Amino acid sequence: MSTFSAPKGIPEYFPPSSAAFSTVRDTLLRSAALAGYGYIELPVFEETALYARGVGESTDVVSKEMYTFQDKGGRSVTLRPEGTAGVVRSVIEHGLDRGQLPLKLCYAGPFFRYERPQAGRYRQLQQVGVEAIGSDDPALDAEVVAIGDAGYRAIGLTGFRLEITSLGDTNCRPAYRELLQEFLGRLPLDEDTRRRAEVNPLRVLDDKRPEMQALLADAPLMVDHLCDACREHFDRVKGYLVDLGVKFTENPRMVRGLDYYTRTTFEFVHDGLGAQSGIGGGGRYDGLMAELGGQPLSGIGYGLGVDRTVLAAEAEGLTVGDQARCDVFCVPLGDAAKDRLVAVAGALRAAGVRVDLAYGGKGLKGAMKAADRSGARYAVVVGERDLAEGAAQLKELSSGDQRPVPLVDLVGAVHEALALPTP
RNA sequence: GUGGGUGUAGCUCAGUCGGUAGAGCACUGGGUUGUGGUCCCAGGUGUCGCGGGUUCAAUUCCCGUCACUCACCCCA
Repeated sequence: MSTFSAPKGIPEYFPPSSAAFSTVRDTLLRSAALAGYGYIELPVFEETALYARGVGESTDVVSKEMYTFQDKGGRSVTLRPEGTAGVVRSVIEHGLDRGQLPLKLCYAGPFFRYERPQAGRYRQLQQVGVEAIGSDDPALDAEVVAIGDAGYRAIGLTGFRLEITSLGDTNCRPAYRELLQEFLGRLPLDEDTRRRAEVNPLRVLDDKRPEMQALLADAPLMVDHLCDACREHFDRVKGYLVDLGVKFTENPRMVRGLDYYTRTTFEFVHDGLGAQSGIGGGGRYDGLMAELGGQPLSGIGYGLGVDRTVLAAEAEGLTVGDQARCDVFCVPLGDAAKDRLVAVAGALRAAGVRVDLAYGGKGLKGAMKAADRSGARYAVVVGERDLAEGAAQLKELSSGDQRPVPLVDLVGAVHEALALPTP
């Protein structure tokens, strides 16, 4: 006999822990909405060439981590490994960049990378992202960073840090890249690292091995070789971050795995997670619109990992999301009471109250236990005796206080007891 | 792709120096003919990951395999 299991490396969220997941996602989205980012919902797969061109052939994401397959029409399609390329494609396709700029968009959903799973690394990962397209104003860079930071803080996280740097642009990065390659060429590198030095020399800089870090101590850094325009841009971004009260540290060796990044790049790092410590990251991509066939507009965005943010909240001991399934739990004693409470539950829900009821003819003890486990603040108990009097017993579960309420007034009484806004 | 660790009840795990297995949690009922969260009592489940080998006998020892997991790599 065989049973089914979820595909390898894919996390699933179900009650009660799913409350933390959805609350984290919604809170991160809310932070973006507060800055005027409009919601965009996009396909979870695109034609493969979009990622090859947009993200970069040389990246690990494209070269070995994509879920790529042929559809029945013989087209090569790929489950989205990240969000920016798809957003930019949609912006170009639908001419969203013809109106007021910057165009500000946010999204949430699953992304897919074929990697070996481990703590905090999944094959289906959930991100909340934003993209702001059509302005290279450094204040916009600061805004994007700040709403990411604000999103984490709204969840209650405090144990993370923000690292930023500038990767330069097409004006200054090629010269720096040569300088770095020249430097790396003089080092005794192993074969893998030497290959990386040729394909993407910047990535050699954040090698974790201590002996490599020692070798790289005197390596030239991009931030020391920025052109005047990039230098000024970076300085102004940092100035705005100070104005916004966002704390950050500079990490001149930070590297991003996607080729499109230019100038400002940043990462949110949490130390409570094990090896996969990045909970979110992003940056500028000033060449991407043109690369994908659109106007030569600049852009900046981020992707925040919902799964890892949930893990970070757990690591900090935070309780995120409403742990209660409902506000009121109905306990009927006998068939007549049950018939009445089924209707009462419907009326309460119509008034915006979350209600559950003891189904299946549970005994009183069992029904009260179910009420307790549901997390409800109140139980509504109705038996034959109450029915005869036209009353229900409204019991506050935390205190045990119970009082009779006329059945006809129950919706109003519950509404008042829960202090809900009047409809 | 490369290493290490672990597979026993729905969950978290104990255990058997080889004689087919247990505790807590959870669930259901009762103690309380109409009151939960504490307490007490009762109830049920396991192809001991899978396949092969050694043995009178394997969940235990050996080999293989698969799965999960952590780390490298890379990233959210």
